[in-house]
Amino acid sequence: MREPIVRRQVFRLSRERRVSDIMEAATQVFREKGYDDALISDIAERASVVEGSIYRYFDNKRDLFIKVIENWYHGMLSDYDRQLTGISGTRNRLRFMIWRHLATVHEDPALCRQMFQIVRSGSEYTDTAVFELNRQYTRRTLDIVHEGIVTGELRAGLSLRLVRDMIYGCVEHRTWAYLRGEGDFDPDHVADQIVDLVLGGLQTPGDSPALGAQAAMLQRLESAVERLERKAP
Amino acid sequence: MREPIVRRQVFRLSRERRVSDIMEAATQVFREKGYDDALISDIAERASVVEGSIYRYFDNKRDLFIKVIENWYHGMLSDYDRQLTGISGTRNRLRFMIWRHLATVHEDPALCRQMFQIVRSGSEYTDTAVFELNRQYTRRTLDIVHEGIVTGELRAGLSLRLVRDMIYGCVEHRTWAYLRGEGDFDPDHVADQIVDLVLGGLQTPGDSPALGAQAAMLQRLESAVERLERKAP
Amino acid sequence: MREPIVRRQVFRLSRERRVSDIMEAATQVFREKGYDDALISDIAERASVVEGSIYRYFDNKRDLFIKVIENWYHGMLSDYDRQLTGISGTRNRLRFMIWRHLATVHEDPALCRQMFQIVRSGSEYTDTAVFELNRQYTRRTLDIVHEGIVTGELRAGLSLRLVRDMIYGCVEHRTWAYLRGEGDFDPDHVADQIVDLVLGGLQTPGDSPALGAQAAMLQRLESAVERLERKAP
Amino acid sequence: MREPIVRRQVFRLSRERRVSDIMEAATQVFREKGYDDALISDIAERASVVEGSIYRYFDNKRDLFIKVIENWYHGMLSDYDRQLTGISGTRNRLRFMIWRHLATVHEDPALCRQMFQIVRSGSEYTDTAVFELNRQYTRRTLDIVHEGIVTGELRAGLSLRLVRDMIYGCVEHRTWAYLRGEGDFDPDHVADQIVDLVLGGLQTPGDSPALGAQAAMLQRLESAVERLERKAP
DNA sequence: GATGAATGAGAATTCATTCAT
DNA sequence: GATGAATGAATTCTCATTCAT
Repeated sequence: MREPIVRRQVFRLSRERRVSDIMEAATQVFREKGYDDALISDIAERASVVEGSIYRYFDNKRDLFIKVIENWYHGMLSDYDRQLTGISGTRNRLRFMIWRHLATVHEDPALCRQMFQIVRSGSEYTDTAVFELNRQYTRRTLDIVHEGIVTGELRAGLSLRLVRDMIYGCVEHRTWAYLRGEGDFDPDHVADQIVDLVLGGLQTPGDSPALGAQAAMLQRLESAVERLERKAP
Repeated sequence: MREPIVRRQVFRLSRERRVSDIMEAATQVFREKGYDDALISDIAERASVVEGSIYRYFDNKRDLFIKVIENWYHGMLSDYDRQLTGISGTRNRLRFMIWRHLATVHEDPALCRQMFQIVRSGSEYTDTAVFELNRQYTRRTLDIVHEGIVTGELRAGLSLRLVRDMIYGCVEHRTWAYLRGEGDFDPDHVADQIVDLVLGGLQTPGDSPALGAQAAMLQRLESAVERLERKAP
Repeated sequence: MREPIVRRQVFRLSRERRVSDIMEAATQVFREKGYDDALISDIAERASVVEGSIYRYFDNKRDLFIKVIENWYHGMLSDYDRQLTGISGTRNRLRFMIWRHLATVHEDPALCRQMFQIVRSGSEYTDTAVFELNRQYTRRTLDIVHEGIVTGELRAGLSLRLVRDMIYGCVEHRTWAYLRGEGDFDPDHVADQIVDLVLGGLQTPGDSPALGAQAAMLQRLESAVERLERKAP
Repeated sequence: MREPIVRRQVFRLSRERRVSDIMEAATQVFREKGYDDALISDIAERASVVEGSIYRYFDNKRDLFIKVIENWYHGMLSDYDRQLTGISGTRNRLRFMIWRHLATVHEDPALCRQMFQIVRSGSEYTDTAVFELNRQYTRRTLDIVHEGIVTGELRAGLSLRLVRDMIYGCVEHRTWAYLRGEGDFDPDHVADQIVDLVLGGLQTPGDSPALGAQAAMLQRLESAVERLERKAP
């Protein structure tokens, strides 16, 4: 049987207040240490509770982490919707999405990094909760591209998923150095670059490869076909 | 009770052989379990050595992991250079790089996944070693883009780094589901899509659709011929 | 996250009602989980009170458990006395005791099992309270055997305690499989077997009950059959 | 990465020696404290190893416990077979079995007690290992009874299982007080009593077998009538 | 009288790394 | 050079009980 012990001064707070205190402390610690190196004891101390109290409100460390991430997502998502309504034009709207994502990374790189790691790790638990939020998060981008195609501003025949992967993948890779704590970047500038690249593509604009290039290509094709014919049975 | 490890017959193998046995075992275990869950004891058992022996050849677990990754990269890099020499044309060469990357992911998703996680995690030690290899790995892509710009096939004023980030980021995102063990993808098909998107961009092409369409057709033809040649006996 | 317990409507119930609610909830939980795995919070929830309230009525978890067991015993004991008065003859009375015990086990194996464990564990506190009840519970059996010896139906020179231990020990062992949730048994059949064995012993019968006893038995049978005939439709 | 720390003096022993040291220490601690209150740290200290070393040889606390019990059983079983060969006659052999069991309890009551608790608790793990040993342990008794029936010394028509349950149940109940640390008992005396009771039964021995059969019939009749009366409306 | 937030000591388990043999 | 026994620090999670509100 557990013996009663002298206790430290007990401060009673409302459930809501305690939960938010713990979440805030946890956010900090996870941000600074990452999931594995974050200690419950550390979080407890910052939240001014004993470790056991955390378990009154959260099932376990993982649960707490997921809640922190969810909370963070919710903040972002509401922000998106609010701001997006004031922007029109496919290019503008797309740029906003990219810029917002870049700005988020810029504002809280440490937490973003943890998030990318976790969402990628894909443990079953994550799938359900955070995954769905991530889907919601990127859905807006898909919608904008879709509308762009409908209005004729964007060309048809594109895989929407691929466009999304390209945009978010590009942002993620472009910001890895910063996420790792090296260097800096300017969300505005990078957003412009990405929009330009993703809309315009790599190829020399106008119409087509230069006519000269086309001719060279034709010649190559001709000789290749010859080679193939010789090889064919 | 934990089984006593039957005292092995002591084989004296050459240092090279021992190292490669351990590396092979380690590759398997890291692939299956990931870095954290991989046990030195497990690796030792599969390599038919005792734990202590591993420390004769490798400084520590991390060092062993780095070596494994390096080894894997070297295999890929040499493959690249060998094959790339036989391919001409910016589009073709770019497509090959993308296709090769996709194919690598397709062939060994588990190891790729560990790799992405680690490269992202960015502990300083890892950074230096694996990072440099990664740089080499992607350098070829940068070179191709650069040449394309020089020949005028690709438009100038692009950030080469950003192009690279877009390509690799896109591949990585596009294949996450597969890396997580869900679904499948066709490297050939996805490579076509990515090349198309990254070269052509999202926007509806500028002026003459007809010429653009012709050019696109030519490019597709060229790619097809290239593939035929590679597959031909 | 752990669900916040919705603030209950505060009902003011009589002390008796509260206590019996808690006892009932506790009985269920102890039955299902066993002492150690039973949670005060679980009991509180089922009783629709908060944990603290339980401590207003019970000193601690152990005390609550003891009360539950006592309560259960009391129910059984009163039942015994009521029914035993209608039964005459050493064999019949003995058989009833055994049958009743078997039937109790059959009816509520889970609680019986906890009980056996606890009575056996013998922490001092438990000893006093539950032990005394157990003594009362088995005393009736001792009395019957004693009477049997007095009337000459049972042979003298027996250790009454040993007879009791044999009967209850036999029942307990015979029913362990069932208590563990494996298989089933028929109280009627097993009671017959046990009575037969404990009365007749293992040895090939030299002889038989005294003739006087047989005569008495015949008389009882005759009157019983008369009674039955009167009751028959 | 784990930092190397100054170590205490390391004594290297053979696997066998270490295992037996740990087992011995564990046996003591489990005996004194019982399973739950036994601490791994305590066992480690007595075995002069650090806690971690125990986990090199045993999967977990439960595994260690099971091994301790198994080891103990093995000692008893070999003893049985050795001694039983020198004893003839059903009564003598049966008495030996009972006496041996009583003596075992008498010699190491604390460990016996833990054992009874565990075998009764019937967690799946236990079932397989300890259960089988228990079966072997009691099998000898069943065999003796069976032989007695074959030779005509014991009456037929008995449930062997029930006989076994009666014997072991009786011993267990008879010795509970001692197991709990209260009082004492004399294995010789109690063995005599139990053999007498279980062989001779409670009933006063009669004379003529024919009459005995009649009496048994009468008793069964009486029981049947009793039941009818209870069930009658 | 009821509530339920807060307590806090504890204990099992893991495994990379070392180094006596 | 190989072996594998031994190390030991570090961390999560539990839950009966208390007591401020």
